[in-house]
Amino acid sequence: MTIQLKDIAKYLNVSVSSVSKTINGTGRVGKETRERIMKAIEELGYQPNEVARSLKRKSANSLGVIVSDLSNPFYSKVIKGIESVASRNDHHVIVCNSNEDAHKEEEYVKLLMQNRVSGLIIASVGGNPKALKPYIRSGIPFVFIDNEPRIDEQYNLVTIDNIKASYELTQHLLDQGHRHLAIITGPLDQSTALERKLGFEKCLSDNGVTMSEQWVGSGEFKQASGYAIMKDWLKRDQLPTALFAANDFLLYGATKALYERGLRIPDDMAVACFDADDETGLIRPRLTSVVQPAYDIGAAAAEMIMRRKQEGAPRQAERIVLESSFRPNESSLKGR
Amino acid sequence: MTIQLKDIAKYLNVSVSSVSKTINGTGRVGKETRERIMKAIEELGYQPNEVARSLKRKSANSLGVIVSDLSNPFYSKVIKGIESVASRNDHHVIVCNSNEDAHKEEEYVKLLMQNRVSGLIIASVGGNPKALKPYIRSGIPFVFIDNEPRIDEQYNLVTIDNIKASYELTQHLLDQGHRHLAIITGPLDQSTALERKLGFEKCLSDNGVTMSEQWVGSGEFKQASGYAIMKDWLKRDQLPTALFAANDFLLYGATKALYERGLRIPDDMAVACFDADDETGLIRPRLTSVVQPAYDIGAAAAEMIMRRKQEGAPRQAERIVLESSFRPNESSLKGR
DNA sequence: TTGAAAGCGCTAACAT
DNA sequence: ATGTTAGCGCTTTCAA
Repeated sequence: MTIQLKDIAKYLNVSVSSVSKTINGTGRVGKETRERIMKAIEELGYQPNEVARSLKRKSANSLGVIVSDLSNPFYSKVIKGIESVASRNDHHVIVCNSNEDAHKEEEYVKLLMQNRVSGLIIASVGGNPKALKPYIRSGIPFVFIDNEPRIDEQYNLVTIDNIKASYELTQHLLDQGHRHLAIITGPLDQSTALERKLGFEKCLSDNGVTMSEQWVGSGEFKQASGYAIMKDWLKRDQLPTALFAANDFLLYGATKALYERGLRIPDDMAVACFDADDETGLIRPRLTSVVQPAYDIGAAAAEMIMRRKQEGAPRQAERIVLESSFRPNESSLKGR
Repeated sequence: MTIQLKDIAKYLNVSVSSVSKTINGTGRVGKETRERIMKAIEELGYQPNEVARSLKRKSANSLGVIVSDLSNPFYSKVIKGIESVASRNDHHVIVCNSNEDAHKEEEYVKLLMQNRVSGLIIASVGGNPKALKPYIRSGIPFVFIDNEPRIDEQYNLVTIDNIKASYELTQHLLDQGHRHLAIITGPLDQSTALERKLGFEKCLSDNGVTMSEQWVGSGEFKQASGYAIMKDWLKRDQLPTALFAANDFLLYGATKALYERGLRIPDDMAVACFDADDETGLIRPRLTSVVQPAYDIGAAAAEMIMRRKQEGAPRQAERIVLESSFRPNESSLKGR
């Protein structure tokens, strides 16, 4: 039997409330009793039951996180950022993996709400945005990261400026002399995928380069999609001279197809993408990429929740746009 | 105000217990009332309070996980495995990041215990193993992964056979003709670091090759350590012809030092390590590595907990040893 | 079949 | 300064 408040109260012939007070440092407790209580807690190895506390408090000291792919380094860094802020605020983090499955995502939102988390950070895959509305309305702070939900509801958001970053990346490709550009992006119902495509288009258009629809691919944000799309393109007579992939996985898939065909990078095709943050230092050629401040995104989202929790009053929806960094690398680019 | 059991009971003029029963599918409830209740639940959008349930049940439907580095792909895969099993069993996962800090690890163990998790999976950094004993005794199932704790207590464990895998890797190096081998391993108070070193030593000894202490390095399982150690070695007159790194981070750090010095792999030094599982397909040279079944380790650990929870009776400690896979790659090896 | 009521372990308002 | 007690929202025994 695990020991609880009343046990240590009985043990010392004091009231449970005195014990509770000394534990929480609230209310008045005589110095001497306080000390006896402290000692007894230590001796008996008392561990407060956080579940009971949460029930009383009507909020668990926890943050819920839903990401679409737990093994994606981008998201692990996001979570690391969240965890760090949460820990500093005596909260813990419940991590859920939707696996790009909108239905699972919904299930998890429900689960987290039922567990009365203090807030919820979600990289939505946006299958059925309306489904989230009732939850958002419930008052528990929601913070979206990465993707914007397609709803009219007010929502908090932490992201980067995808259009701008994409524009910049594309411009760099053009500056290298490339005129035949291809893009492989993610699901177009996800704002990241769409916006990266938009930035690409806009840049081409601003530079008077025509974008040919035949070189626009869209799939899931996964290797398999990048691979399949490039595999398909390789059947054609001509190839673009440069590829823009909307995330690193898509690029890895595409390069796999290229390599299998015996083509080389950047000689046969230059490449650039989002999210390729080489931790190993061994990726060759070195990649040109837009890198998001993943850790900071997570930290900012968590802080947003902590702030709202403290303030109590559910004020207006916030929107934080962080700076991404552009890392050009000649070895993956080589102009035309 | 969020709606609760008694609200829907009042709404229908039935008792809370009837509502509770239909929700849980326990006890007898008339078919008609059941249906009315179901309908009302739907209509009013009732969300059961899991905190209250957990309090009553005396156990939260959650698994606690403590890893030493959340952004290490090995651990994200472990967590993914845990999450998958947990989700299938209607549990959620609380993720904690000890950051290789034994003190933080202890804090988190306490936190998770206080939150009455159903079980706890921990990649211990093993700073102060005795500190965990009281918790292990508490009855909540503990499962260690990766590192074995240095305690006499009974504990559950899921790992690979590090000595054997290490032996195999070393043998391969020898088979390529290498005779001057160096090893960089992790903190020797961690069983993984120690065992990988032991397998290395044993293999050399079995092959009549002498291991020179001067080529044995030990640091944290981080890039910085690998870098620092190799940097130091580079000051010497001679270098080994092959390097064995006890994990991928150590290797990346070491190669960084080698590259800075203008040395090449495998020409100037062959390399091999644990945990280098290239998801990108772009790492060059392709690495020779022992790869652990990270996802399966997580899944097995989670299943162990679920099993114990179901059975109730805390039976004897279990130990599961999974198979690692050895992935040789000529391009990082080239014999002498 | 249905309902009343006793807790789960804790906090906080209130009384002493 | 200390103690008593009414809940937090739910499950579950026990009676009706």
